[in-house]
Amino acid sequence: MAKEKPGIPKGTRDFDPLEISRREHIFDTIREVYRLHGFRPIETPAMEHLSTLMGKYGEEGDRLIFRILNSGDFTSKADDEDWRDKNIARLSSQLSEKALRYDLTVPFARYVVQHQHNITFPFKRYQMQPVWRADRPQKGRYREFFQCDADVIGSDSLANEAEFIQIIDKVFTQLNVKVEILFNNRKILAGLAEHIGFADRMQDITLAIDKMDRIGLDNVNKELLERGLTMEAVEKLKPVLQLSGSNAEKIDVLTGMLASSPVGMKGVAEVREVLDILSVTPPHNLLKLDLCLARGLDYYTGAIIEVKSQDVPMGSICGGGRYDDLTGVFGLEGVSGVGISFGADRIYDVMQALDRFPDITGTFSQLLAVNFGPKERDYCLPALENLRSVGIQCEMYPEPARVKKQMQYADKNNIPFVLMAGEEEMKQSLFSLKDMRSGEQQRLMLEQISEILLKFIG
RNA sequence: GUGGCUGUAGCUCAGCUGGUUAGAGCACCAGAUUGUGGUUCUGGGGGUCGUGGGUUCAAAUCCCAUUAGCCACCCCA
Repeated sequence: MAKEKPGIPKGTRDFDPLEISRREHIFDTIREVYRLHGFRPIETPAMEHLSTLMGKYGEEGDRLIFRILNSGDFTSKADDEDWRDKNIARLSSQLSEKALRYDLTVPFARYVVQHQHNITFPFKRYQMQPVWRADRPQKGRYREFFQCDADVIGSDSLANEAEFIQIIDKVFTQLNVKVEILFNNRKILAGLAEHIGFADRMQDITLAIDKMDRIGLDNVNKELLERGLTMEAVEKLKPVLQLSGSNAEKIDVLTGMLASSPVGMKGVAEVREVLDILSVTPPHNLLKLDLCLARGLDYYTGAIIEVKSQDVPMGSICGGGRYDDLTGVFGLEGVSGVGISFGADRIYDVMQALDRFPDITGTFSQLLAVNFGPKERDYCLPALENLRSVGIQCEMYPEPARVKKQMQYADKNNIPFVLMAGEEEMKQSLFSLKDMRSGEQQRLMLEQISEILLKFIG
């Protein structure tokens, strides 16, 4: 019988202990900052009702949702005609009622509406869980990846927007990754669409200008024309796309340009206020008003934020924005929310490229006791329990293998200290402690060993 | 969904225009070193060359199909 070849679906990955420790470094940093700002954790199921997710992410999004085939005799529920005609669109909704979540924001909106009576608004929640997209994988794109979201729902205050920018700044500063925080406002984009006489074509306009940094002005203009704008409108938009200078200068230009558009002016005022609030606690990273920033997700209505590495081309490593009525479709009107999402997997790739991960020596085990036999083992085991009681991670090699082999085990597992006790040590009620990094070894009392290890942990 | 590239040992790859028993580095195992790792030296195991078919006296090598992975577009974390 042929052996089955081991493998996992494309776009998914296994993580070894080294990778896990690095990923946890990222998760811990983000979680810590969220908690410092008063956010509370929730979790939601990996799967949602298909209807909860459909239609929330645009046409492209619907296509990328992973559907779960119904269990049991699902074929009998399908319409015979649709089956015969191979009407995939209709059949799929009959064969599948559940889907893997596509992001954490929509499930959160569902959660808020479903649990509204137990929630105190404004509700600040964070959530760090995997999401799935049936995208074709490539560099920095996976089919299963982690998002680390935080949202404030039930508050219109622009202080929230400012706080999120501050959080982003803090997280990347702590991770030692230089970033560019780009922000914009959908209301400004709406105002611009009005300004050039195509208020109803905002979607087309934003999708095109969002590509500015990738395909350049000429191609953006070409695409705008293809999407049905007039030459005159494109010309009118051009100076905005090329607008450079400081955030304040851009705001000045916009104030003049959008004077006749109430929506546009609202957007400009919002941007100004966010910057005002932030001036009290200025970010360390670059904060740039980018009028070409649009973001694809349908539900954003106000501020939009996107973060890119300054050193590694990786696309967006964090994104977010304000959505005024995401809970509306689930039956709770008039509740505005704003939030961000860190893409942990891409942040990992950026940090990997920059070699910014801390050394993992001692992460999983700080001390290995060499096993010389039953008598020596029994001499060491209480000592290990003693070390564990003060928080030192330690282990005994499970069998009396050759010392060489046990030392190799310590070395390969990045265990910084080895404990040895044979006849001599036992006679003196001591232990030999070897520092694997320096190779030095000395006979010590358990208390001294405990001290050295605690000092190592810091 | 569209396009391009690649499948040879556990990993990274070499193998020229088809020609005997398919190689290297790393990793793994053993020994030099029976209370000492990481360095060094010596030896060893491991591949039906992704799969199926075709061309040929002869295929890892050429052709077709299929499958898997990677990269780009679209879109996004």
